[in-house]
Parts: sequence; structure tokens; C-alpha cells
Amino acid sequence: MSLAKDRPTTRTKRLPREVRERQILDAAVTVFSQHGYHAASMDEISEVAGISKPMIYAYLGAKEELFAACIHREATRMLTAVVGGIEAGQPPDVQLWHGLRSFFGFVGEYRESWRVLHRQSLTQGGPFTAEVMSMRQRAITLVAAVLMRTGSDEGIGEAASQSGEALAAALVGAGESLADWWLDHPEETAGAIASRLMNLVWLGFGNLVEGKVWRPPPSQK
Amino acid sequence: MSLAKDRPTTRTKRLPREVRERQILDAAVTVFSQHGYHAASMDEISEVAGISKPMIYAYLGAKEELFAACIHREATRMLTAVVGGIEAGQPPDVQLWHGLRSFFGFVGEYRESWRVLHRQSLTQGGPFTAEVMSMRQRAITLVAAVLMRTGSDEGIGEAASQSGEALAAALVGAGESLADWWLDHPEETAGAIASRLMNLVWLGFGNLVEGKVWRPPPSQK
DNA sequence: GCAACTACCTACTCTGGAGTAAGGCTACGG
DNA sequence: CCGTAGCCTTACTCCAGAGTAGGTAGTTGC
Repeated sequence: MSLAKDRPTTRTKRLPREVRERQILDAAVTVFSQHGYHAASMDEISEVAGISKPMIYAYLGAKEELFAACIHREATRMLTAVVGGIEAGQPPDVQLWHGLRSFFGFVGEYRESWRVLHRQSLTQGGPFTAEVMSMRQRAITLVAAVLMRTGSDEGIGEAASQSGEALAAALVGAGESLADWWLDHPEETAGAIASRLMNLVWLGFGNLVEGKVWRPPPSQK
Repeated sequence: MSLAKDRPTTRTKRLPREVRERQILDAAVTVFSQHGYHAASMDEISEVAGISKPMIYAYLGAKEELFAACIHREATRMLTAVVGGIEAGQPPDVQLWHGLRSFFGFVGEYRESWRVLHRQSLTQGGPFTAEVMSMRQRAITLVAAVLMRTGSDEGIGEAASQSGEALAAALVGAGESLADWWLDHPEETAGAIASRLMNLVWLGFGNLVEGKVWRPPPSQK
């Protein structure tokens, strides 16, 4: 839980704004991830951050803005990690594989970030919904792009090309759900989880039944 | 939106408890689905239900209990619909296909139910989480059972048999996510959506690229 | 007709928690 | 060593909304 690593225990004094903002955001992610947006209180966040409430308002604004800032930071982190894991020159299945690995790696390392992104943020109603929606859309678009590149390279089947975005949505959802499932079954490694999904999505269940298995190419480090 | 069909406009008087409970639950599902658990107010629910607040407390108890009752009713409805759509004698891919059709059919018909089940209920913190978790687990178990029957019938591949539940979780998540996507792209039919997922999950993306398509057997009505 | 019961309402209480007013302390430039 | 700017706190205000007290009006049974 690397977010908590340098959380202040004894109240440190007179730190520069930059540092405080980071501490506040870290605390906010923790608390939001535990209780959800509405049930989280500014008092608790301030306490966890080791600072008084008015500072939060001074630096990050009201509760809604604070939440939006959390979403924004964590989503950017996650997308950066996933995009960074993909190598442009590789064939599409390898790209997808690396993307999945990066994704599950991120979820494993930053559980709180993941919780706040996925579990809390769907609950519509707040204006921050915009922030979440846009991030989700970015993810789907990214996946769709990888899938579609497959299509244009190899002369895609009609069923797939018509529905790239829908399939991407399904895949993203499968990934999210599997990530949640993983939280309750932590004995698996990120690679194993990624591999399961890769097999399902690339070969399909019908092929799995016949014993076919997709494997990453040996070149991978 | 069939839940709203017999909502009272002019305050009707002295109805039997049974009827009122139904009205209250309908109203609660609507309001919870719009605002989420915390943001929904008992005042608004009572207003939508066309009854005063103390009646809600008298009949369905406090807010938490009311929410749990909503989840329970809607989840049961949904699972009943899905299970009812599956015919025991059929081969596994057909069973899966019918299950998916029933699921998306339900989501299309009872959008509010779906919203309250999926979007609102993951936000942990309340004790009602138990209710939701159990329903979700039931769904995953059901799917896993269908998938595993495939395995035992045909001598399953090792990769698939080890991970039935994980694959089921992925499939359920893909379904959920696709259902959400559908809410934003309502021009598709339930059958089309179900078909997309069926193809992805049964054939896999690799096969789709080669132009293969899974089709329901002609026997279907 | 009257007891007992059910359906139902108005009009509160009270608490949690968002957001703020008002000022104190430290550092640093001049 | 004084002013100004930035860091930080205590101690509030205020309101939405959960939950309730206490009472009225039909209805049913005898």
C-alpha cells in the first residue's frame, strides 16, 4: 500500500503547499476508497492527512473538487502505466497482453487507487461523473484502437469491425470485474490473472475447452 | 419503464399494506437508481411513492433495510429471468446464449432495476453489501456451472477447468460492462448485444479476426 | 355504539458533517 | 526589527436529512 508510506504520524509543521497537496490527495484517496464519496467525511480526510480541515478547502477546494482531483490523478496514473506497458512495434496480441499485464500490475500495486476509480466513481449524481466517464472512455478508446489495429493489419472479420467499441467495452468490463474478483482471491499473481483474461478473450471459451492455450511469445522479458 | 406504470398521481387513500409496500419499493428503486444510496433521501422516496415518510418506516424499516429490500427484490427478479431462460437439455453454448439473451432482455426492460443493482450497490460501507455480494456470487456460480458443464461433457482443457470461477467472473463483468455501454448506445437490440458478447467469449477475438462467427442454432424460436 | 385495529398524517427533534470566520505563528525580504 | 505573505488552527454556523412523537380518521367485529 505504497500510498501510505510517508504519511505523517507526528504533525509536521509548515510544509510547502506542494507537499501538503500531495498528502491531502493521498489521504483523500485512502478515505474515499474505504467509504465511498458520500460516506467519506472531510474531517476524516483531514485527520488522515495530518492537517486541519480549512487547509483542504484552501488548497483543493470543496469536497466535489477534491474528489475530482483524486479521480483525475489516479486515472492518469493508471492510463500512463498501461500505455507505457505497450510497445508499438509488436503484433496486436502481444500489445494486448502487455496492456493487460500492466493493468493488473497497477491494480495490484495501487489497490486504493483502483477502488476509488472503479467502485466509488460509478455512482452517478455528482458532477465529477464527467471526470470518470471521460477516463473510462479513454480506456475503451485505447483498447478499441489496439483491437482495431489487428483488424486493419489482417483484414478483419466483419462481425469484429462493426463492433470494435462494444467489444472494447466488454473487455474493459471483464478486466474491471476480474480485478475485483482478484481483490477477493489475492493468492494469484497479476500475471496469472492477466493470462486468464488473455486466453478467454483471444481464444474464446470454445477453444479453451479443446485444450488450446494462448502463450506469450518467448521474447518477453 | 414499467416500474412507473401504476404510480399514484393523486394520493389514493387507505390501501392495504401489501399494495403500499409494493409502491414504496417501486419508488425506492427509482430514486436509488437515480441518485445512489447516500444521495437518495427518504423524503424524496416518500414523495415519489405518494405516501408520508412514517409509513415507510412502519412498513419497510429504516433506510438501510429499505435498500436491502430493493436489492433483494430486483436481484431475485433478475436471476429468475436468467435462470428461466436457460433450457437444461441444451448444449452449453446454447445455454450460455439463452442466458445472455435473458440477461440483456432484463436489463433492457428494467433499466432502473439494473442501475440500482449494478451501479449503486458496489459502493461498499453499508451492511447491505452482504446482500449484493451474495447476489453477485450467485450469478458467478450460475455462470461457472454452465461453463463447467461444458468441461465435464467434453473433457475440458486444463486451463479452463482450473479457473472456472475466474472466467465466470470475467464473463459476468463483461456482461455488466456491456450492459452499461448499452445504456449509452440504445440503438442496438438486446439480441445484438448478447450476440456480440457471445461471439467474443465463445470464439475469442483471434477467431473473430479470421471472420469466424458464432450463430445460434436454427432451432431457436 | 364502542372497542380495537389499521392506515395515515403533520410537525417536529437531533445529529453528522460541509463549509467558514477570524486570527496566530513563522519566515524572510528589506 | 518591522511588514507582509504564506502556513495553519480552533471553534464555530448552518442545513439537509434520518428518524419519531403523537394524533386523526376510517373500518371491522361484536
